[in-house]
Amino acid sequence: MQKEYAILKKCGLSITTSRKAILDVFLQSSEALSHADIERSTAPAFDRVTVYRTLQTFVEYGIIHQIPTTDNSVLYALCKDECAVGHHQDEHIHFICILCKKTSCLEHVEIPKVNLPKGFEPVQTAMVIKGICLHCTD
Amino acid sequence: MQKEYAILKKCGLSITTSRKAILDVFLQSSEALSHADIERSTAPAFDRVTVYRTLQTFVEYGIIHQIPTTDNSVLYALCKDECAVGHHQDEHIHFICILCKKTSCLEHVEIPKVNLPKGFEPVQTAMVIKGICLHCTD
DNA sequence: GTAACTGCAAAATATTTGCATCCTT
DNA sequence: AAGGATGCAAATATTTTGCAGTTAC
Repeated sequence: MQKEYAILKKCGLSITTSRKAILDVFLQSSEALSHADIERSTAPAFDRVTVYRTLQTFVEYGIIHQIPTTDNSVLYALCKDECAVGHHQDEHIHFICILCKKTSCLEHVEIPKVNLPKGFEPVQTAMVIKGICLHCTD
Repeated sequence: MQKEYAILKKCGLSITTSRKAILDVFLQSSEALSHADIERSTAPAFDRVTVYRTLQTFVEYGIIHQIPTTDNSVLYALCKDECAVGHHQDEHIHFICILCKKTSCLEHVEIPKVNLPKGFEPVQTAMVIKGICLHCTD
């Protein structure tokens, strides 16, 4: 699997076992992941602190982005190629299924522009929709 | 101040010192508040546990709603009158100012409808915009 | 008077920091 | 070899739970 290698290389990050493994978890997953998910998904497990630091680094370098939630948790998902250090292009909709609880990125649905009142200048927009996902509407 | 009284009464909740005080904090504030904000804003301070439980009750009864954030925190803000038990009508935009860090509800800006891919059924939509607010664009 | 609410203590969870060691380049 | 990354230990911070005493109705 060379994709992890390419991504880390591109960012100028050193290629380490934990970074490759954690990145691999994201590449394998179609849904957004929490810190706990990631801790659980690697074998052997990495130190909790390493997971924290790795996720933080990935966010900084635009490899993953954070998804806002209303419970006290943060979810992470892979960014698309256009993301870079300090510049996240994650203006897509996040969908949280109320049945299967999975959160996924709807990459291809654009966020509509809204007319803000005079004086407000938007910089980044996030949209989170709760509902029933593709796999649960049978 | 009788407004707190009316709100609690309407929900069938008992009128207690802490509930009135915490509700008052929300009524006085134009921005969204965190658990820590509330703990700080009442004098004398209530037990941390009481604040947790009060916020939870208020959310359940539709008095306040939660605002999703990308850091590990949850913000709360007052709901409008249409909210009730199990039914939040908080489909308005939340604005986080990147300068003054304050989060506020843009009550009068409606969230545009989006066309989801076939199979996805929306139930609730949240929209959070980061940018520069009214007071910081001088 | 009874049911519900609060505060305290403590447990369980989650996050951060410092430092010595190990790995990548 | 040098700088950065990891793992361990421990400090902090956050959230939850149980229970006894208190308050609202």
